[in-house]
Amino acid sequence: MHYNFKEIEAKWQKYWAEHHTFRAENTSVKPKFYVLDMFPYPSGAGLHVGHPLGYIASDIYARYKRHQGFNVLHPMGYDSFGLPAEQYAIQTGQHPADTTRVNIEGGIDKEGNSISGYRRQLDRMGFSFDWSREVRTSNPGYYKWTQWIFIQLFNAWYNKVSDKAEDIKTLVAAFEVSGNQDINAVCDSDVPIFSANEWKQYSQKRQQQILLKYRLTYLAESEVNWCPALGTVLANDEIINGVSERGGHPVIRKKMTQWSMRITAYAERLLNGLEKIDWPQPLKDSQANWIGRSVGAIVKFKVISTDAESLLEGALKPSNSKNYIEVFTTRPDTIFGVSFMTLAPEHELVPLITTSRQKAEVEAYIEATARRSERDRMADVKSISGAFTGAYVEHPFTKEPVPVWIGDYVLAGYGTGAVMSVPCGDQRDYDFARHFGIPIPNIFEDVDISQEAFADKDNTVIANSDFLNGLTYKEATLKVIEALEKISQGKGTVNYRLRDAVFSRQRYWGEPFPVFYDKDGMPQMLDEKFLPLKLPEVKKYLPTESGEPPLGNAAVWAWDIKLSEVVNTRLIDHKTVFPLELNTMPGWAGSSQYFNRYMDPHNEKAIFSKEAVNYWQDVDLYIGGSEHATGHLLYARFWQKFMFDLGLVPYGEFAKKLINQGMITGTSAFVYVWNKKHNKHPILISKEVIEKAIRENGFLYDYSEKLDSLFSDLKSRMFEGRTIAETSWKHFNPIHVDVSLINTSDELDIEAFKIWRPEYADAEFITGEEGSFKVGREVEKMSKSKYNVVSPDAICNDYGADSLRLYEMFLGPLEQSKPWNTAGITGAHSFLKKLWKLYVDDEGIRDLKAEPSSENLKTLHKTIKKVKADIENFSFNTSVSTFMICVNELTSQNCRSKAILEPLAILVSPYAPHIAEELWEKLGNTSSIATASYPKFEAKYVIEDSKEYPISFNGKLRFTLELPLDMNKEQIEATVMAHEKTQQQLQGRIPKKIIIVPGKIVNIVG
RNA sequence: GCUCGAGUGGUGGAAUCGGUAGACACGUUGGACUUAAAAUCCAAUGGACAUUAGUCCGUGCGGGUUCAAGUCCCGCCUCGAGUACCA
Repeated sequence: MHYNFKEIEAKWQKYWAEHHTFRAENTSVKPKFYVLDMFPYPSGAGLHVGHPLGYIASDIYARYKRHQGFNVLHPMGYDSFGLPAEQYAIQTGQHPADTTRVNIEGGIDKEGNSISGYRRQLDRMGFSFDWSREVRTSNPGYYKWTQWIFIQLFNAWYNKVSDKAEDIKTLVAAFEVSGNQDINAVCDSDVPIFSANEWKQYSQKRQQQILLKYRLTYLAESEVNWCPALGTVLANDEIINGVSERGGHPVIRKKMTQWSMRITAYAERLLNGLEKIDWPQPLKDSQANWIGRSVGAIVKFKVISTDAESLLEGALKPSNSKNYIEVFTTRPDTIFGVSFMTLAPEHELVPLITTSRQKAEVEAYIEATARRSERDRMADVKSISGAFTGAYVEHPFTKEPVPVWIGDYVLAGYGTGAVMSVPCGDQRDYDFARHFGIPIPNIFEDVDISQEAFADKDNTVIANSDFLNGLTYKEATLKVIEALEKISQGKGTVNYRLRDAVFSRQRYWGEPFPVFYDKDGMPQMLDEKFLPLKLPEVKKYLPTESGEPPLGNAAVWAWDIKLSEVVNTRLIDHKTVFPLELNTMPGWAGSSQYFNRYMDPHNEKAIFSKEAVNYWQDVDLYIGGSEHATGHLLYARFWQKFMFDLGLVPYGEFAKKLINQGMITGTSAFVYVWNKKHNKHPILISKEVIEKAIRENGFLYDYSEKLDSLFSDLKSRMFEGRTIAETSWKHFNPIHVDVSLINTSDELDIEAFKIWRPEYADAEFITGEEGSFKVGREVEKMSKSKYNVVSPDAICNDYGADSLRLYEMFLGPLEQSKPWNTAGITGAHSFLKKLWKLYVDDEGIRDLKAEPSSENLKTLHKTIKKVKADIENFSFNTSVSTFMICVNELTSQNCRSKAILEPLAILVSPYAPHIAEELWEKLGNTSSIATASYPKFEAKYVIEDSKEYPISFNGKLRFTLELPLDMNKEQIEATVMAHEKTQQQLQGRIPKKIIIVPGKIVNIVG
C-alpha cells in the first residue's frame, strides 16, 4: 500500500467536517485556550502559498493544545469589507456583496473565470478551524455590532480623573451641577468654559455641539485632499506633484466634516499596556513610536507688537485671553536661546497678528503652502521657506521682543502648531535662521555652533541663560518649568504624536453609520433596537456629481423616526424624516472587535454573552503580519480598552501573546532576451551560456560567432570602466517567466514557453551544452504580475496538504521572511513517504507487535522532548528536522513496535494531521487522533552513559575521545593525558593549563 | 535622518547557557536498479593544500575580552522593515 495522500486527505477532511471534530464548546471542564489568526480579506486572486504560513503555525499550536487537554477556540472568518471589491464594482457594475461571496464560497466571476474560493482553499489544507463560528464583517448580522460599538463610543466621554471612559450622562449631570469648570476630560481644545446656569440656558443644539467636543466619537473638520474635477477625496499616495495621479487634475486641501475617534484619550494607556503583553519588541516599539510620547512644557509668549492692535483687543482677548501664543517644547531648558518664533502657516492666529506691511507676503506664502499636498510638503524637507508676520512676542524672562515667523516646517497638527525657535539647539531652527539671517545666540558652554546646531541633551551645560547658567539639561528643565509656573506663563506637560483617527470614508463598501441628522443638522444615533442599519442599494458606486459619497446615490436612504425605518430620500422633511449619514466606516472598524465576537458569534441579543466572555476571556495566541502594527493592532487595543471601561470584557488587552509571521517571497524566473532592432527575431540565451562565456572568455562575443556580429557595435562600450559581468548583463533584457514552466533544476520548458508567449514562438533559443535552457532566478514579492505566484491548490494536488504544511514550517523560522522554492518540497514529501513505510508495507499495516528496543525508546523520547520544546518556542522549522531525524533513525533501527509508532503519530499529528489520522486508524484506534493525549517525555530513556569529548589543544580541535559521563575531572585528565594522541600533539611539551568541563569539552593549553 | 531587525556553504537554514560551526533539507556529482524515464536506494559534497594519515583558512569588515567567540564588548559596512520636518 503506497502513500495515497489524495485519498487520505479527502477522507479525513470529510470526517472532520461531518463529526464537527474541532467545534469548541462555550462550557467545558477543560481549561480554555484561544488561538487566533488575523482573518483574511477575501480577494479575487485567491490564496497563494505565502498566505497560509501563519495559519499553519497557529493550527499546529491549536492541535498541540488539544492533545494537551485544552478546550481550544480556533476560529476563522473574513474581513470582507474593502476597497478592491468596491473598485471592481465600479468597473463592472457587479455588487460587491456578490463578488465577495464568490471570492469566499467559489463560483464563476463575470469574466467566466472559475474561482475556487477561500473556504475551499483553506479546507484543503486541513485546518482545524471551528467553522460554526465563522464571521464576515460585511454581514449585517455582524456589522450590527460594529454599529453598536460606534453608538457606545458616541455615548461616552473620557474622564481623566477616573482615567476611563464613562457614560455621557454623567457628564451632562456634572454640567447641570457645576458647569465644566471642574471637569477634567479629554476633549477638543476649543471648549468654552461655562457655568451650570449657562449650560441650562444653552439651546438644545448648542448643548449637543458642546457634548460633541467630549464624545469618544465625534464630528470634526478634518483636512482632506479634494479633487474637484474627479469629485472625490484622494488618499495621499493618489496625488503626485499636487495633481491627481489619474487624469492630472488639480487637488486642493479642503476641510470636510468627518467622524473621528478620540483614540488620543487612550494614548497613555495604550503605551503602558505594551508592558503587559507578550508581543514582538519591534511591534511594540513601532506602536510606542507611533504614540510618540514626549515630555516637555507649554510656554506662553505674550504678543506685544503688531499694528493689528484692535484685533488683539477685540478678537484675541475674549476667547481665553489669547493675546498669548502657546508653544510646546521638549527643551524648555534652552529658552534663553530663543531668537524667533515660528507658527505653522495654518495657525489660527496668523491672520490676526500679521501686520499690514507683511500681509501680502504672508498671504502669498500661505496660499503657496496650501497648494502643495501634505505629501509634497513632507517629501521636500530640504528647501527652507517661510515669511515674517511683522509681529513680535515678548520673551517671558528677558522681556526682549521676539519676531514671529511662519514656516511650513512647523506642523499645524503637532503640539500647539507653534514653536519657540532655538537655532543653536535645533537643526531646523538653525537652518531657518541661517536662511533668513536671524541671529543665532549660543547658550551652551564650550560648544561650537558655527557649523551646525548642538542637540546632544546628555552633554548639555547651559550658559548665557541667567538663572539657568551651569545647569545640565535635566536640572535646567526642572528649574525653568518651576519659574514659568510661578509667572503663569507655562507648565510641564506631556504631548503625544498620536492623532485622533478619522473614521469616515467616502466609500460604498463599508459599514453604514447608524446616524441621521436632525433639524439642526446635529447627528443622532439610531436606537440600538433598529440595528443593523443595512447598506442601501445604489445605482452607481462612484461619488455623486455634487461630490457626495456613493451613498448619496441611494434612493432609499432616509430615516423615518415615526416608522423607525429607512425610507425614500424624497420624503425628507426634517420633521419626521431625516437624512442618514452618507459616509461609511473605514476598513479597521470591522476588525477591531472580531476576536470577541467569535466567542459568541450567533448572539442576536448582545455582541457576546457574559458567560461566553467570562469563559474565553482573551486571546492566548494571536498570529498575523507585522504590517498591522500601527493600524489594526492599535485600533483593536483601543476598542478593547473602551470595552473594558464599559465592563464588557475582563481584560484591557485582548491578546496575551502575538507572533508576526514573516512573508514568504516568490522566486521569480527570468529569461534574457537580446532584441535589438537588427535581429530578425528575438534571441533568448540560457543563463548558463552567458555565465560560461563571461567566465571563460571575458564576454559573450567570443563564444558565438553569430552573436559576435550582433554585438560588435557594442564591444567598445562594454568595457568602459565597469566590471565585465556588470556591463555584460546590462545588454540583456530580463523578462519574467511563469514559474510553472520551470523544472526543479531551473530549466525552462521551451515549448510550453512558446505557447505561453506566442511573440517568442519564432525566437532563437541558445541553449547550454546539454540542450538545457536555464533561467535566472531572483527573490521578489509574490505577485501575479511577476508570474511567481504558487498556489496552495497546485501544491496540494501534487504533494498533498501534509507536505505543504511540513514544508512551509521547514522553510525557516516563522517570524522571518523567506523565499518559496517549490523544488524543495520533495524533502518534506519523501519524509512522509518514509514515515508511512514505518507503519505500512505493500500488503497494508505491518505487524507491529515487537517490543521496543532501548534504541527505539531513546529515539522516541529524544523526539518528544525536542518537539515539545520547539512547539512551545514556536520553532517549527527545527521540529520538522527532528521528525526527519527520528524517522531516519527508526527506519535504520528497523522499528516494528506499536509502542513507539503510536506516540509518534500523535507527535506528527499537529504538523501533518491527515497522515497521522490515517496511521492512527490503521493502528486500530476508532476515534480521531485530534484529542489523543500528548506523549509524555521520560528522561530515563535518553540518559547517556558516555560522551564523545572533543579534545582541543590551544582551542583547536585535534581529536575526540569517548569517555564515560560519570568520570570526574581528575579521571578525565588522567585518561586524556595518558592517550597516545595527546602525547603526539604535545611532543614532549608540558601543558600550562588543562581546562575540563565535564560533559562538554577538554582544552589543553601550552 | 531616526527606530528596530538581519548578515553563516551553490540554496533554505541549524548550533536553546561562550564549549566539536554547517544539523535537517534542497541542489550538485558519482553509483545501484531500469530497455529508458520516473520513483527508490547507496556514497560524496564549506574552501585550499595533501589525497595515507594530516595541515591551514573559514560565520559581513576591523579591533578587543577569554583556555575557548557565529554567540560577549567597542568601532564600522551592507541589506531589510517601520517611520519621516514631532519642536
